[in-house]
Amino acid sequence: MDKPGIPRPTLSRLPLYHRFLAQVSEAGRAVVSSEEMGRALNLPAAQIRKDLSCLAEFGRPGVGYEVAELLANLEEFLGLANDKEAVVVGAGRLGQALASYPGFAAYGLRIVALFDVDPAKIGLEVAERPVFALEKLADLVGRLHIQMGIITVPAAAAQAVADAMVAAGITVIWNFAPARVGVPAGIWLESEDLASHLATLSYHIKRRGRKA
Amino acid sequence: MDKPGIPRPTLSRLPLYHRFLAQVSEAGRAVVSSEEMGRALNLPAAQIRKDLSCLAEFGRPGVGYEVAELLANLEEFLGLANDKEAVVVGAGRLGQALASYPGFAAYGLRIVALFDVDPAKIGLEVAERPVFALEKLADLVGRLHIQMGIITVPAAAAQAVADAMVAAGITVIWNFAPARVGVPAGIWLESEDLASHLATLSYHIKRRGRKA
DNA sequence: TAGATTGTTAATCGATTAACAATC
DNA sequence: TAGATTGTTAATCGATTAACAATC
Repeated sequence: MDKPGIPRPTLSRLPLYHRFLAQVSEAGRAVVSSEEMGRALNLPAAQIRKDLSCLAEFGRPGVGYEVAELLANLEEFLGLANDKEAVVVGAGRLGQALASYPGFAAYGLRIVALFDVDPAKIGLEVAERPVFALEKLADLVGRLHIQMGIITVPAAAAQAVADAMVAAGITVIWNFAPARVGVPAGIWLESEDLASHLATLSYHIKRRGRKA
Repeated sequence: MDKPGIPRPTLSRLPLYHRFLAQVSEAGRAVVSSEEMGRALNLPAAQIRKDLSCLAEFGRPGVGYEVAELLANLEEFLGLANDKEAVVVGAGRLGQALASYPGFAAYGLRIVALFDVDPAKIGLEVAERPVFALEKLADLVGRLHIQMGIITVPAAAAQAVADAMVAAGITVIWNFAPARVGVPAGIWLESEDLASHLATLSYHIKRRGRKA
């Protein structure tokens, strides 16, 4: 269930194309070539053509891609127009920042509630979303058929939260905790893992040597 | 200057090994095998051995890896023990969340100041760090030899901020803005791009079909 | 038509995995 | 020694890139 046919690297580039096309569309352009997209996104034109051919054949040889058509198809393919509802578990600073971020709406994502175990946080409102006790997770997820769970708890609690999400019926998890979490087959997990990225950056700072 | 010899996928896994070894060390274990690490991290043992052999030869055939030694070497290799100083540009919710996150200290990262263009934010304190006017960026970065810049501004401002960071002498940039930014050769850029990950998650929600 | 650009095939590249001799 | 596990070589896999016939 994990191999959908579309290669992961390709899938991860589609949002870039979508974003670029939205800008180009905004600017009133009707047609773009893979060459031009490549220059703007710093990717080889051949890769872009290959990626786009995973969806369908859109382009017209000798002309390029029709912006509106390609944009609409990417939006459809990625499911961006569909309404998606998510809960955030962990109402700390990061959880609050995500719950308050207005940009998610453009992707069809609505965060409907936060959960926490801290009695001081339960009952609060964050950007007009309620903060509930973690025990209420299964009930709310089940009643509202929530599809996505966002984990913003400390590392030590991450696995237990993921397990609770899966048990509640969530099938897509976005994990921000600095911990490796395991999920059963059939559950899609994407981890941000800032700590790992930070370690990578640390390596590159070391390689640069100290400026001075 | 971008190809250091170590493959990017390998580099991105090293922090996982480091984290696992820190846990194992905490638990008092003296030796681990690649097999055991692989089970814990859900990676093939052969891949772990290959990755680790990029650093040096640590393991003892028939025995395994000495936890303390490997941990120390990873820490050294990734430069985690070195002090690193960063500035955050964009003192919104995400910028504040990052500036307040206590976990970065374990990676040697200290955020020394935030910057913003909003007069209402300039002069505030976030987790005991000052918020300065963006114009002051070059001065502070130059005087303190800041190595890392963290971008948490809206997409439209990201490129200008990156340019200002580079001009100020920053060589490693961690970008959280949902925009592709370009940097000159010699500058290391790592982008979180939550929006792209969200688009990927959206695709998988669509594929699951609505639960109901 | 001539010029441009696609979609796709084939060649290249690099990473993952399996297997095993070397070593403790 | 016998059993275990490494480091590395070779085989496999999959993605990127280059080239080009097909098409507008």
